Amino acid sequence: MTTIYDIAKKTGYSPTTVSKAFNNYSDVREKTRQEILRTAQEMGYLPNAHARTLTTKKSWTIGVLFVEGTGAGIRHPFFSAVIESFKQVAVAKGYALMFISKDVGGKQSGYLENCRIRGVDGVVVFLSDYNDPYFLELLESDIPTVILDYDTPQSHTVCSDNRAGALLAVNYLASLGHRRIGHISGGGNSFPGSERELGYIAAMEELGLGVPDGYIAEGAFFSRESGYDAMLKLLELPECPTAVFASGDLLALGAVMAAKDKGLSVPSDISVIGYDDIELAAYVSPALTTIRQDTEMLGTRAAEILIASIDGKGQDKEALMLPVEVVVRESCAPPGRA
Amino acid sequence: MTTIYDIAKKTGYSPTTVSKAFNNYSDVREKTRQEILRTAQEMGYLPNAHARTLTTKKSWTIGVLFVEGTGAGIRHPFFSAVIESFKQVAVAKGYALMFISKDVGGKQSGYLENCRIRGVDGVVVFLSDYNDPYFLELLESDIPTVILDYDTPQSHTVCSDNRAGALLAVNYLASLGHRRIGHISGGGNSFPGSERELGYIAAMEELGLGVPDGYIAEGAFFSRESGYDAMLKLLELPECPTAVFASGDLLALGAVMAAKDKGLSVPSDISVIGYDDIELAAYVSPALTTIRQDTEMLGTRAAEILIASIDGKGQDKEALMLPVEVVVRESCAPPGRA
DNA sequence: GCCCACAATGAAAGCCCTTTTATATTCACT
DNA sequence: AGTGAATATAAAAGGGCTTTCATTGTGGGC
Repeated sequence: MTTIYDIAKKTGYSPTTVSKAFNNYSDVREKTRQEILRTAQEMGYLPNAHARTLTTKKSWTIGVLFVEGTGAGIRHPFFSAVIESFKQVAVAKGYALMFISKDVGGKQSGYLENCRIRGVDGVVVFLSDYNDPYFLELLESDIPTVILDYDTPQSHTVCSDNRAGALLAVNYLASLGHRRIGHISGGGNSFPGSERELGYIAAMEELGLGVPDGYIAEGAFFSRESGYDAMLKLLELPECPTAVFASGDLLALGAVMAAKDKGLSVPSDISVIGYDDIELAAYVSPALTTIRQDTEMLGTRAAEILIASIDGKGQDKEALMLPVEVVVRESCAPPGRA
Repeated sequence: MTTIYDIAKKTGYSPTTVSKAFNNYSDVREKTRQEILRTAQEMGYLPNAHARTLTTKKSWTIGVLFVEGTGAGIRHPFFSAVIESFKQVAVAKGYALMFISKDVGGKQSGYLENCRIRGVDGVVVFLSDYNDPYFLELLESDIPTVILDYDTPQSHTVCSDNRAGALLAVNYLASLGHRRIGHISGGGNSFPGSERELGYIAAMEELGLGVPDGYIAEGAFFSRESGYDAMLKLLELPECPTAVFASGDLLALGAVMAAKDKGLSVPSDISVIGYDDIELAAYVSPALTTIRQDTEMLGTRAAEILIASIDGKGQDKEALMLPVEVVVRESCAPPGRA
């Protein structure tokens, strides 16, 4: 392994000058720099990131904190898409991505501890449970963070506009002529889930439709199974909806299945709109009309915000909200003549 | 930031003893160790991974090399599932995962260079193009690697048994009564793709069916579009197949679509079997019969092999091949009476 | 000819930790 | 009391890099 000392010895300059040559200090002569750089090249020199980090206190590493309650882990489609675009920006700016876990060296310890030990410069957070005490510990710390799909003044946040998305969905259904619009919520305490539910309620009020009893059916964990069950409940209502806005695509898929099993056809008997535009959505039959989030932009902007924060620019916590759009496919139609 | 020196000062012991206390050296008295550990706790001491790495030359970091030709990046469903189980094993053994890219500090440099600079202990590799000169450079190096879905004596490898999978697929179709079985290949130069094709040919020979002219249709990049086109070609054959084994699920989905567009029904007119069992497979209609790889085992075993290699255990390159299974759903049936 | 500013280089200390080697202490046993 | 092990602790030398501060040399201005 070649070090700056080896280069110093070979060129006759001091280690100091070699180091400065690499770091573009203005006080090393251009001719000297060239000579050092050439020698380094010849000797196959590569800097040692750990040594550099030790002195500079900057690791050029961003931690990725991702935990999904259901245990699906990294497979979550939304996460994958966002982190990929995040990565591209980060890499372009010189950062590497490292997964942060609760354990380090095989023993439980917590995210913050792990971040400190590894010396990450910042963390991008993706959680389903934002009440996790280990996460809160990180949030309280001075480590720069950007959180996706959540809202808190304690950190930079990036999320898509869930309320607006719900509004869009309901208004789209209304524009097709629906008046009896039900909602399948994501269940529990997820931030996007409750925002979408709030958006649904607001939209219904705005349209003067109100929210009839039982029109909000709870689905758990955004799963297909719970969507199925929720739809069944909606269909049992005396005045059952002619259209349903599901808080997630998997929920919607479950709902479509339930409708089919009840002998109803989608969309001619009942319309279903989902949320997220997962890859599946385009392939199922009927292809799912849904709300699309701009996952690429989400990742890109999150990276930019986090890196700016690491660089110490902008003291205020930024709360970015990105617009969403309706993707019209086949699962919605005007209400039947029933 | 507390260091071992701070602890040394507070307890009155030397930094040496403090370090030894943490590293379970046998030559520090139990009582002393306890005192040091307690003080460390009180002072909120956390070790500095970079300093440790600098002296020990071990970073407890595993590089993740993942590039997909199509630009889908991390979204590839197969990758996500495998890496998640890989990560669990790695974390349990004390390693963190870090993405390796060609660029470092914003400038192009190559994977090997990046690995050296970051000092990763080993690398898990996932590529679509194994001819990438930057990858080859890494392969030639002395850094321990484990490669997924590929076969080379230069590295440990883990893949599922693609030939056996193809055999399984063809035999399953044959068991339903099919004799005219076509194949849609993955196209080009992917390792799993050509293995599956070889497996298909072997299976057909073994069954005494041979491979009629035009029965292998090339689909590019395992994409749905190319599967569609390939199916069209198969259907134009004078003696067209009654069943098709597609080298990937997306190809199969495209094939099903093409059949439908040609007025054929799947599976009553023509059967289609896919490969991979992507999440989609269960949701489309008809639900896709396919070959499933044990992605969890793939990741787990890859991690175990890589870590053993890092630990210097076992000199020989291991080439692990995992069994696959048929997942029967709805897209295959006995041939029609035609 | 002298002083000053400036350009170019280097010495040395420091970042935090591990490990080898040396020293000090204890104890068992003659 | 004296020797030889153990046992317990510490000193010191790295590991590779950055950065502050000092040093040397050069030319311009008076």
